[in-house]
Amino acid sequence: MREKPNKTNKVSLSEVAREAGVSKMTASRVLREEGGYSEKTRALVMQKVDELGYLPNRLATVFAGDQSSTFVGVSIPELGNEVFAQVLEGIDRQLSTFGHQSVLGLTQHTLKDEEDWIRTVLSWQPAGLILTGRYHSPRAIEMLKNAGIPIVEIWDYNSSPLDMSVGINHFDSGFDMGRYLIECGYTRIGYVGTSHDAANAASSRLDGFCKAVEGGGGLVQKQLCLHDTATFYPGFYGTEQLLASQSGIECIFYQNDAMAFGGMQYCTAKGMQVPEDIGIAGWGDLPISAVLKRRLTSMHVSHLKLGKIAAQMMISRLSDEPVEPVKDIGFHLIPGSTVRNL
Amino acid sequence: MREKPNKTNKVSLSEVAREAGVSKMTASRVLREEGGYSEKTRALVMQKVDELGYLPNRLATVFAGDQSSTFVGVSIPELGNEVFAQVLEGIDRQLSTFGHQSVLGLTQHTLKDEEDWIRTVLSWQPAGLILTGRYHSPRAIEMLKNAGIPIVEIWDYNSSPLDMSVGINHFDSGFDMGRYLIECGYTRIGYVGTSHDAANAASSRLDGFCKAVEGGGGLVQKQLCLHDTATFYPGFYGTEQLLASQSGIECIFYQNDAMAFGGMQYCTAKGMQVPEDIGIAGWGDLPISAVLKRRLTSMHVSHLKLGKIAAQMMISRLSDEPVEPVKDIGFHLIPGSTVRNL
DNA sequence: AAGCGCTAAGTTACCCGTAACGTAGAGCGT
DNA sequence: ACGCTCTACGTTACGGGTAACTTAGCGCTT
Repeated sequence: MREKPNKTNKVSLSEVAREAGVSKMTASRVLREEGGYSEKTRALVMQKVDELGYLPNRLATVFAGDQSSTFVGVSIPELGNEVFAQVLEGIDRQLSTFGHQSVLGLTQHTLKDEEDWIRTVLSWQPAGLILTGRYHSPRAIEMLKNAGIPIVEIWDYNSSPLDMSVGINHFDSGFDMGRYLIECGYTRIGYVGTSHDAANAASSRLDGFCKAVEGGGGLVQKQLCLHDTATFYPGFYGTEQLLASQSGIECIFYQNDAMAFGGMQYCTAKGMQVPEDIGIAGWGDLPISAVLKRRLTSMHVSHLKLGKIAAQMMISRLSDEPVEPVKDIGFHLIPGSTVRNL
Repeated sequence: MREKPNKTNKVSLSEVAREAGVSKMTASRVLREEGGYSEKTRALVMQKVDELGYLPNRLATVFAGDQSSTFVGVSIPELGNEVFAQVLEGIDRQLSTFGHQSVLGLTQHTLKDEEDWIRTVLSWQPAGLILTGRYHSPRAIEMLKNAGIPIVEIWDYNSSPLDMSVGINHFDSGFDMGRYLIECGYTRIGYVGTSHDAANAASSRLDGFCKAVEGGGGLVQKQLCLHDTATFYPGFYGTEQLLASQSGIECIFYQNDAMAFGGMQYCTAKGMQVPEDIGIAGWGDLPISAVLKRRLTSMHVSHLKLGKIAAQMMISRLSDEPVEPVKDIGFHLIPGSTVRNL
């Protein structure tokens, strides 16, 4: 089925028109059901379309009309993290319902990757962009402003977005978790996470967490696994390192649930009881966490909903409907049973 | 930052050329570093590019050159299933390394959705397509053949693909699991899955599974959760329904690990011991399964690798390098400890 | 001084649709 | 029979780049 790569072998509208014995314009009108043609002509054109297997070239359409495309660029840090996979699913389901397509960019939490991706995706004249995170490089911001297309920043709640934003306040969610652990009576508390840009939602959570814990008379010992992904195994080894370097840790808060699971496995493998000997708290409330006999103490966010709302904001803006530009979808604490209950 | 939507406010190459006092063609040559211009001219053009914030319009390039774009359409059934999220991550990482972008299509396991998505994405002149599954609607196949672009079918091993294919033999993987359970001494075996198209990898697994079990003197009782996703809760309720309608079930094989976790939770909640009272087997070997005290009996597939190889095949074909068109990446059984060990 | 080759440009045509405008012929009223 | 309106088309220009071709000007040879 491979054809010569040099010249297009695609069937064009002109060919359809020629075969049908009409002008390009008439064929175009028929295909767009614009009216201004007889039933006989319509049937003839459609017959040739079928016979030749004509597929419209949307590139040319966009090009002709000075329109933008139906693409929406979507940047997501990673998909190994279930949370972001769900956000993307929510976005794409909603976008595709309205005839848009997601152009994916995995930006790995780095502003440089994001900038490069933005440059590339903008060159395809997307209808809009959905970006994870509120921080962007200066050049990226410049390009985004010049692009003149709708932009939704998701994940971090952002009261002064470039254009629109939907997310949660990560600082607050960290703060609430910190306060909860203090209320549970913990004071010597560990944190295990990965080390990325400071311009990162997880960093905000940690900041909020530390503020609450230290404000409550506690102490946070941090263990950051450098250059690693926020998954199960780093949680395991990060916990090992934390407990080896620090004694007296009563409870550990993890960057996310996957890491918390890893940490919990380390603790139980070492004969520690959760929560009797050590408390474990995650973030994100993965659906799978309900499997465990003990429900993981965590923070719940509706990831799918987050994605859907982001896409809906995009679609509304593209349809020139009024849009509330900033939305906080909130979170709630799952007490679980992996921390000691007062 | 919203601008008038009617006329493009984008900076075009002509504007850059005019500002720089050269022709479009010269500016084009400078930007493509094609040579044939003086250093003075180059510097002048680049300065204006910077000043005006010019971003090339790749749509026009593709259009002009009868080339295909750098887009690669990627159809994935769903992202809620971690397995597919990982496949997509593998694909996109590899594609983006070589300057390509993924255009996502969530086709929800239905051929109709896939067909519609193929039609749309082909109209954007993609460089190639990566499709999950070996079954496509007749019209989809027709379009794919006419498109004249590289196509990689993934997930199902497929010895006579449309173009290229990488995956595993799902029938065999089901068969191996069936034989293993028979070897473990089970004969009254349940299956819990969802009901989709028969044209589905999970169906092949079930077929292979039944063949092995029935060939080994066992009996398979199926419980298909209609119109539901293959996740945790359907696994839970499917198990409830199966055990209510059938007695004497000794072991249950699930469509995937997530459903198996749901089933296991149901069983333990009802006071059954795993594997003493009932055996549980999943498929896919989710990383998270290592969290459980008992490793889930499952079937391991390297999802990330699958995606990477698919993308690599695409890239090689696009670079006119020779490509082995069919690849089986295999699987291996994780005995685990959720089935009775002989 | 004519001829040649080279560099650094410019010019033209084209890709595939669509907007805007032009027109032939039918139908109709007077 | 004339003008008018309306339908059903056709014609032209255009969008942002690029391939292919052309050209101006310079240095060098003979």
